[in-house]
Amino acid sequence: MVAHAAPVAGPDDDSAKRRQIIKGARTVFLEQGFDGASMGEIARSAGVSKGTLYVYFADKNSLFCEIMEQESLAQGMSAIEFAPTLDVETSLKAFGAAYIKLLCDPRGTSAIRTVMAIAERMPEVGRHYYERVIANSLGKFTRYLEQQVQAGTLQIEDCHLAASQFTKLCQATLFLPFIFQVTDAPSSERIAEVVDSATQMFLATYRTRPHD
Amino acid sequence: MVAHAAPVAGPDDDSAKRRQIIKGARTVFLEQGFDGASMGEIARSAGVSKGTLYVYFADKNSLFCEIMEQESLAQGMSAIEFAPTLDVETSLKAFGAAYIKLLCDPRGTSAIRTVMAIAERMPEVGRHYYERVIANSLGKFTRYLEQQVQAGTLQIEDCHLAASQFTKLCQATLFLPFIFQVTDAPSSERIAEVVDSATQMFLATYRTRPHD
Amino acid sequence: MVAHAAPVAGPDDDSAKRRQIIKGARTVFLEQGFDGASMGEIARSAGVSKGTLYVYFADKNSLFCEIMEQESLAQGMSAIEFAPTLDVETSLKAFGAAYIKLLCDPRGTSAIRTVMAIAERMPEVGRHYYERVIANSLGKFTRYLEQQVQAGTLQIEDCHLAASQFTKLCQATLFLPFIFQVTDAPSSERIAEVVDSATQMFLATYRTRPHD
Amino acid sequence: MVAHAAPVAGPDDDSAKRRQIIKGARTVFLEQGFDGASMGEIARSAGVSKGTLYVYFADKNSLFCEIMEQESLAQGMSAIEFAPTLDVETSLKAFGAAYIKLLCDPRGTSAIRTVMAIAERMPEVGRHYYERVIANSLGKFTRYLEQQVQAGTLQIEDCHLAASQFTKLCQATLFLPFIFQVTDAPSSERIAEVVDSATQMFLATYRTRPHD
DNA sequence: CATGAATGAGGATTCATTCAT
DNA sequence: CATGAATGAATCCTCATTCAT
Repeated sequence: MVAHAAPVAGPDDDSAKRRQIIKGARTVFLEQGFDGASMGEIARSAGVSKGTLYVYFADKNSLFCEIMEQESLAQGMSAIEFAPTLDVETSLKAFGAAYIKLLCDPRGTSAIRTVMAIAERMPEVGRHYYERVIANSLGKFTRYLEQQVQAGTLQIEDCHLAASQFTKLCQATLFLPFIFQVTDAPSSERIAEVVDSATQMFLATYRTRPHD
Repeated sequence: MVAHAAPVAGPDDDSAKRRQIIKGARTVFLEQGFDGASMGEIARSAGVSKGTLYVYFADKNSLFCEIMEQESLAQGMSAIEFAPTLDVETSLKAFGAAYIKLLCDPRGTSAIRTVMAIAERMPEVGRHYYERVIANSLGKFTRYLEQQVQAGTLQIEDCHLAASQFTKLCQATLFLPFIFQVTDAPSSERIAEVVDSATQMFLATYRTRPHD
Repeated sequence: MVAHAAPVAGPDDDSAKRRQIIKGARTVFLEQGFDGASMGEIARSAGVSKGTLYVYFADKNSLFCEIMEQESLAQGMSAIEFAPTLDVETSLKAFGAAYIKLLCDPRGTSAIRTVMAIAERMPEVGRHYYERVIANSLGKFTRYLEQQVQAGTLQIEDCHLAASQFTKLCQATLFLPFIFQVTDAPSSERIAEVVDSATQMFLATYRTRPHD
Repeated sequence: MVAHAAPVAGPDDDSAKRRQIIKGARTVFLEQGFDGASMGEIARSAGVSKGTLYVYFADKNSLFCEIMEQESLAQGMSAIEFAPTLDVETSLKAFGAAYIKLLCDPRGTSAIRTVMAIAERMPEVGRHYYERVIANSLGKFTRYLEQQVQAGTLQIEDCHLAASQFTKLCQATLFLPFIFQVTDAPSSERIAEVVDSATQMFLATYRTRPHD
């Protein structure tokens, strides 16, 4: 039944057709949301027939989940690294800027919006996304803060809270206007300003005081 | 649209029927999202016939937009008042807690999710919501901060940024897990903790120092 | 909500539209079978839109079951009466002829076929039909035989079996060729011949012998 | 249809592949009916690819017809033999029991239901089945009766009718409840009872009387 | 103005069939 | 010849919208 170590052309997890479908579906889903996207339009966008969609994915839900999974990986979030040799302030600023750049990337934002939208009806999708993307990057940052606490650079009781606070501070005036389509993605300069302010606030609270 | 100069309560902007429809539609839209809500269910929820819906609203979109408009008013956000006589710390804590309570209101998934969901396909709805609800409450808070700056209690360069920072700090670990369905709405205790921490951070940065 | 003792026009159990749909559906279902019939064709045959079908019936299944219910009543089976004053032989012949006429009516036969076809996948439909049509008419005949036994005219141990045997004998060479589309419905003469033979066989076995 | 005078076993009427397909298709068709069976499932059941199905059969209809043709042969009906040396009563009972067993075979809903189901839409299938299976086995039985008439054992005018009557009598209370899914397949004991009764009736009518 | 029956376009999904390999 | 990926027509069903009453 198995043909001479087949050259992988069928509905495998990584065939070209499958990738092609995912690409098309990604476009449509992120543009129109789950309900707004029709399988017909996805098929057209992917350049395959409607039937082919169902050769590779059981149904619309499965296809959507797959996209969102990939999205979470695609999100460079987890790629943000902390150089332990740099001083804290520089590290924070670098992280903050990178973080906001990712968050306000018009490509990724659609995903956030789409996931938020569907989270009520498909809670697993919401949870998955949160855990893979948000909790993951937050965890990395939390561990960095813990190292700094151990090193005596920072004085923090709840590092998870502190990490969360910093990322929130960096969003400040940037994220909501962007996600609600009021403004375009913020410029690097604007990001730098807000992140600087966030860093100051953060350090004003958590930097170890000389004789505290 | 109004026929024969009808003397009775017609499809005016404020007839009882209209309010009744809006109430029913609000429930359904916030519970199910835009696509999940059907005009039939809205009619049932409002206790009117499907046809009547179209007497008062041109189509589903219009009805939805109207709800979202009203949402800005309905949202108690703008109702949050700042008592100028209270000390800053108490005011901040009260505002922060009220703000998070509204944001993480478990009833109807909170309007914010519904709006975010549709913002891609109906950008004006997103914009409107941002401006009416978010910008509005933020503006109020900003003006309060400006008053405090003038009063010498706080030392802030960019009050809009500071206002934004505070609201973000209050969200910290609370909002995202909630909106992504990872946790239930936060308890009052948890809110108090996070808001306390936010207030400390805020004041550590912006409180006027004795000899600064 | 109730309008002045409404003149019954809506999706009631007996509106004209509903009857219209049933009529159209009946035609298509009996002609094409359950799977062969499409809701589109039923709508066309009934002269209504596809959507209207779903105003009156939850789904294809419900519509089909309704038809089959009606079919069982439509079947005059239960209308066959036994005149207790007539002699047994005449009664048997009359009943037998009427029974075969009904069984080999091109209109009713489609129903039998359609029900048999679907009985595997929708056993309730099969059961219902059997009980309403077959068991019902058989029961009536069984009771007639029991009366004759009590009257001393017939000598039967198992009247239900005997009743069944007689109806089967009447079918003899008539029913199967007809239901398998090999021949048209049998003529009255042919029916009379077969029913006569059946009656003779039946009486040869079950008629009370003078000194038995 | 045959390419390049293929030397190997091609789509002949009797290649192993062909038989394999028919076996798989038979299972699925008899289990699910014509419309319920999908070519995909048939391919799976036969252990071949969907494409191969079309190498051996023009389309679903052809495959189905072929199965039904074969069914006539597969059906052991024609295998029922009459031992001329046995006495009539024993022969009738043996034949009757075998006949009912075939008719009420619980495996695969019995072919008869499947054929009846499709007879409206595919009359030739119905006709074929009747002629090959029913008429055939009935013909054999008819000829047996004719032999007995010639031998003086039985006294029958219309042997075809008599044959038909006997098979019908044997069905009595057994067949319809089974085919309409009201009861399971009858037990051997129940079959024996009904067949005994049928035999008695048959002989009461057709056995040669000493001085008639 | 209020109704709700009727509509028909559109959605997700299935499946017989084809065809390049 | 055998395969199974690809197709697209067809299916059931939903729902926003209209309109006669």
